Amino acid sequence: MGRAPCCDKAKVKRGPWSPEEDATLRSFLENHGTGGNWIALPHKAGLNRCGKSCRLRWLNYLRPDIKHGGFTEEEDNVIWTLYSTIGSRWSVIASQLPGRTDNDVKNHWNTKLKKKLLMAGKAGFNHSMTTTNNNATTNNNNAIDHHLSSSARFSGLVPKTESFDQGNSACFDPNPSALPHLTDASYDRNFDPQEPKLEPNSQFCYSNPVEVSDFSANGNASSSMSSLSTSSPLGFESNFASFGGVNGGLDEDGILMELGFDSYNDVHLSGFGF
DNA sequence: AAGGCCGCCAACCGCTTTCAT
DNA sequence: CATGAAAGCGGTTGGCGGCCT
Repeated sequence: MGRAPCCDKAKVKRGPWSPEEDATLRSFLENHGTGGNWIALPHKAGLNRCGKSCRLRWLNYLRPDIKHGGFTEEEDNVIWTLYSTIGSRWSVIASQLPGRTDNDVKNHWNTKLKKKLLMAGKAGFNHSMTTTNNNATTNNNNAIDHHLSSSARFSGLVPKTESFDQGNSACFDPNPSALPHLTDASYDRNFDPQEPKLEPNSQFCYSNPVEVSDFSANGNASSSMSSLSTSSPLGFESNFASFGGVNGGLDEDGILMELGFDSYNDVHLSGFGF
């Protein structure tokens, strides 16, 4: 049995917001705040809307710090890098982009970035990282390949030559020509969306590597060692990298199939170069 | 000019998580 | 600790506008 609806849909207005409704909601929130209860807010504000609808309208459109307009290339790169690492956790990704909402980011990904990825795939970029990645100048390409998290492989993140799999940290240099360097996003369940922000020219590093499952062609975890940490700042909550579909991450039956790859093993990507 | 198609994005839906009692 | 309500979140839908034929 499903839960009761938050409001009587037959009695509340739905669909696009009018300028008058926007003004009413904005005025009420600026003067009174939410009062800690979105459900009761429309009644107090004199709006014939569902509380959830009011909340969404405020968060996604009316909030004064919302940034409207197109995404910059730098923002694209941040989205891409984080998506490839943590999957479709739009609120987390959005928290790293001041003025952007999760809905914005999600829409932008679905309408623009995913297509770029698709185009890149069709342009024939399924080159093995071991042959195309100039930064991975190691003598043991197979080991590097094996140790790279699937998400890192897919994303075009490339191992920083000397630091990868050495000591207790794993650092990735995003494609230097396209991707920004990311700082510790300090994400965990209590992640403060306001702090910290990604900074240019900082690095995206994991520390204290523990076992993170890799994914084989049949989708099973192969339990190979990875240098990604479950306590990674980006929140690998179970011993799985996001690629395997955990928390809505990329999965081989999803976007990879869209790209025309038969199995995950076919995918050794690098250098999207948005 | 008109109809169809497609992309974009605001809004909705419903599930999960968090919090108060 | 259990329960219910509210908030948070991500997937999906539908309408609008622009482009193409």
